Amino acid sequence: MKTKERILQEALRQFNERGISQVGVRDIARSLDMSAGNLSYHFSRKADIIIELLTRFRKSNDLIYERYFEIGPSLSGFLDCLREVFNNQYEHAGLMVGQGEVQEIIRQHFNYKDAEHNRKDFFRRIFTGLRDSGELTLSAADIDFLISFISLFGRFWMIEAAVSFADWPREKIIDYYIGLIERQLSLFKV
Amino acid sequence: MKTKERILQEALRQFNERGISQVGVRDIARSLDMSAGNLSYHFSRKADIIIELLTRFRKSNDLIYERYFEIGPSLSGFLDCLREVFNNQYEHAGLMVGQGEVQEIIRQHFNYKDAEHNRKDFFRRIFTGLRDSGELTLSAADIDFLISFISLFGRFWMIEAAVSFADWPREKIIDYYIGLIERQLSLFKV
DNA sequence: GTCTATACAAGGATAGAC
DNA sequence: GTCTATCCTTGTATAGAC
Repeated sequence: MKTKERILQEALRQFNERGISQVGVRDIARSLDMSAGNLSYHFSRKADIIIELLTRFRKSNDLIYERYFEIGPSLSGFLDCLREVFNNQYEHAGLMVGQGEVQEIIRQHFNYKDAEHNRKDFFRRIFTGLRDSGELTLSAADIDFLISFISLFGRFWMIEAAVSFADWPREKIIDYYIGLIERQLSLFKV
Repeated sequence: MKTKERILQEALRQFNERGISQVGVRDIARSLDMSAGNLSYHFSRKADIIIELLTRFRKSNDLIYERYFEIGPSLSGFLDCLREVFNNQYEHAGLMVGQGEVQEIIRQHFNYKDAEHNRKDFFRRIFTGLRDSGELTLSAADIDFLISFISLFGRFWMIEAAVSFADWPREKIIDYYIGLIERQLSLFKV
């Protein structure tokens, strides 16, 4: 594998395990048997590693949502899609839990407004589809509410889980949060 | 004012303004026209400042909830109480938004399980009261769901707001989130 | 008890040899 | 592409003046 890939892989592994702030560039370099200077040849700043990991993570999430639209609207399909996204988030836990440090990087290197708008647009299309297909009864205000609900849940369930359910296995944690969202949506079932 | 109080006040001000990770002990000392060494006489570690701020913050939040119980259960009373808590959280935004760094301190210096259990217990008493008073129709599963819902919302709305609604005035932000919770609870109105 | 000055370690970043 | 050496910032600790 190319050195760059090995660095990314090892960095993500350690970020997930100990948290971004606890992992130094020297730690990553040492685990890969290379010098810190060499690592900085490939990624001149620690932030660059995080930026690359974030970019790939976002892309993989968008792909999951797009696949949902190809299949067509259904509540169970949406929950399956969400479960896939949650699993993907879980595999990038280090990036999501390290809010404080990561947020600053996102602010500087990504157009957050755009990304957020896209995400909310995804959800709007999904909920509108579920209304039109007749699976859910949703007023315009209900849709706005559900978008707000799921935006916040989808962004922070991992952080809560990392603290409150640290001893739960992954499957159980994801079941719990998907279950909450399922219950929320079921309040609007026809 | 005692030096210790001045340090806490200035630290919180800068944490709120720039985020915990961006504020060094030297920054705080400089703003107060004192040496870094003097600051470290009063608080030997940066974490000690955060611990003291967190302790006071928690105590003030608990007081707000306890006042609610003295008045007696009512949906509007609960929302007023929540608005007060949210305002208090807003005034301690730095502590809430800096998750990554703060979480490690909480893990080490507070009994998180206990605190969380207490908070969920607060909410259970509140929702049970609203059910018994006849304002809401809630099954046992509904109550569990609402506790999960409000635990996550109450913990993370500030972080989302700091990123997504950074340009909104405080009043508007809090109205938005209180409104979401109000809408959620209204789904269970008799 | 309060404060200044200073030293040290750890981590991110960079320059330059090979 | 890889390494060594070095710098700078930040948290932390302490000796010593008042």
